[in-house]
Amino acid sequence: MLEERRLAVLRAIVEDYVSTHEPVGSKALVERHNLGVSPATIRNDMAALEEEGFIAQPHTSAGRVPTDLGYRLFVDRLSTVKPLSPPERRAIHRFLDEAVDLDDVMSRTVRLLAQITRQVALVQYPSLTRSSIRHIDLVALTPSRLILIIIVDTGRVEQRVIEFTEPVNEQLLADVRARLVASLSGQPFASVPDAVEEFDTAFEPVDRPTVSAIVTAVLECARERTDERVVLGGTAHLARYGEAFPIAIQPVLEALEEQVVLLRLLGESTNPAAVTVRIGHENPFEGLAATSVVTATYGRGDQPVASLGVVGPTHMDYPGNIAAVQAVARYVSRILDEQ
Amino acid sequence: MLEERRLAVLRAIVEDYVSTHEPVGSKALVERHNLGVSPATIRNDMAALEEEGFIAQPHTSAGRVPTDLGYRLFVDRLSTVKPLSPPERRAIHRFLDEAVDLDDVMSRTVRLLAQITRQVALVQYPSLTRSSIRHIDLVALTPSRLILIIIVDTGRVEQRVIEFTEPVNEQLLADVRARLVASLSGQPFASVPDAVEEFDTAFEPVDRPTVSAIVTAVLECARERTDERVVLGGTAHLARYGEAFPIAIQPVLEALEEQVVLLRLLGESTNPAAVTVRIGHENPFEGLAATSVVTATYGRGDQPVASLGVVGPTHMDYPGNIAAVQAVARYVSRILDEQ
DNA sequence: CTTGGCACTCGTCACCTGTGAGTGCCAAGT
DNA sequence: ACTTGGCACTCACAGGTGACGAGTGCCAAG
Repeated sequence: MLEERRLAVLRAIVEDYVSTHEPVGSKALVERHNLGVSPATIRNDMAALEEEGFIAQPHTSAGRVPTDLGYRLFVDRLSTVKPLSPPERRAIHRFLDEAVDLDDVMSRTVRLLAQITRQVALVQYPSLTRSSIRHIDLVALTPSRLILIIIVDTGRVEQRVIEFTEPVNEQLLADVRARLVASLSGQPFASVPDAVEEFDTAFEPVDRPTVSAIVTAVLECARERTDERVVLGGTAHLARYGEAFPIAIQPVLEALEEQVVLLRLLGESTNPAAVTVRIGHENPFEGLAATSVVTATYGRGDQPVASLGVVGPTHMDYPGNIAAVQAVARYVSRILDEQ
Repeated sequence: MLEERRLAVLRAIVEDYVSTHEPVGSKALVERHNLGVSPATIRNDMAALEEEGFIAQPHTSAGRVPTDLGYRLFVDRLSTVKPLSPPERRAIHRFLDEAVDLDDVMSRTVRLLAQITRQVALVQYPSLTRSSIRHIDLVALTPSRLILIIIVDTGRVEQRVIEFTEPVNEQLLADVRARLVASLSGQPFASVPDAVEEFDTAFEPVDRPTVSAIVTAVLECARERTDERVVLGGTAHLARYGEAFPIAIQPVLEALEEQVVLLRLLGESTNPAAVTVRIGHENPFEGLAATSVVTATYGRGDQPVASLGVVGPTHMDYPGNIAAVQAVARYVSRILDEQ
């Protein structure tokens, strides 16, 4: 009973603060939400909540503001799902269905997510580690310069240039190509190292240096590039907070320019299906201490292949953003399934 | 003589304003640059310059600030080239030489340019219209789902998924592939439409719908995607201007999110080799009215293939940025030449 | 054409003050 | 045992004032 009202107060504080961006006081709280008690009572509850670390006051005698811990409690126990409106769902449908290829899906997704959440959106390309090779190709750009192309079942295409000091024999090239296709098509990326082991023993000793250079390139593709690509959109939303809101945007923009940061943010969505929310200081980066990150995985069938999500100020609309991220992740999964 | 001093005054104003970001007054001007005259004289010159529209005062009794027109004059006639320091040149070298493929060159270039100019950097992928096809490939993802891959002489790889309602005959696929390679390899992109005209007449009537679907995809690649890709970096520098400098960053970020805008900014570098500077309102976009854009083309040999540049506040260091953009464009050209 | 002098403008800053939102605490009420 | 009204207290903020000073335009003399 007592405990319950306190939680209601916390919820009310979070909701008010999110919508007004101003510290919320006891009186205003009673007026706006019809809690059936007086401001004085609320004040007692607030004191208790502050004691426990869920809210704080920016300065003596201002209203209260939720702390990271407060948002955490709100997200975990107090927020109710806020389903998307039918028009929003339809917009998602319509917009994503028009995509013609994977690049298009990714760029449409990021724009869509940024638009409906009005936050910065992140979308990771399907991870190679969780994919299989569909086809592999080797093309000569010049006699001594090859380009290696790997097509993955998600539709992603990887490429890498391989340079030689001497021209490469065309017949050899065709041979290597054929053997690569034979031994790698359909293989999951994870088993590439095993599949190409001893690969060069099938060739004449003179050709082995060339062959192993190619194999090395394949391995590097499989190793280095694994999750490399993330697309970003909606950064303009960061500047929306008129002049110096709790959020300084420069460190955020800096953090978002680092692929490593983006990958880490997206990579830690542990449980598939569920949405992961990282609030304020829970983020592993200094520059993102005033932001929250909402992510979800998408995939083919039950297999998660990558993540997407949004980044915004800690005082974001969690229910709305969670719903949006989840919905978009589901639609993207569906599109991948169709392929 | 008279005219000459006025220009010197304008140059001094631009230089001071760029370095301090504060309106510059007659007294300070005389102190910092050793013009051999008194403040009063300078004031007369300033009045004249203001009359002609090269400078303006933010409010009565504050110093003067250059107008867009003033910067224009400065760039066209008053600025001296500021060559990069040898360490900077070496850094460019070292950094770009490590690139392994085109994607890598592009992303390294944008990071490099952003870092040395401390501005937002833009780099356009080699334009397809100005390139030739090196190789073309057609791979079945599933029996009814093909992926078309076009490799361009600059190392750029384009892809597009083609979907059929019915499975496609493998033999036919191989046939189409061979003919595409035969008729398109080495062709400049511009001549693709001619080269594929009547392409389907060589096939059995039953196969023609399939064949023309593929041809359509090739054409679409050639048409739509022509210049599509631009990479962007260093947006964090926009936020560097501590709180509300003449520049509101939201419209700028919004503009920079539009591919159309980026392409237009980069696409209008008319004369190759030279650097193009667009100042403030000279930009064709509302949101960029407080920014200047410095661009240059890069290419293979004498053939320009695309552009790169930086975007920053109008009070940028023009000589420095021009030198940097030009140097980077040259190095990128050189790298493309080597390939 | 240049220069020193001078009156004038006006933004900035420091300081002050009143106001009001918001708090914590306490004693009385249920 | 919780709730409530009352009350004193704190403190950010807005508005007003005045000193200051940077900078200007104009003018008469050099």
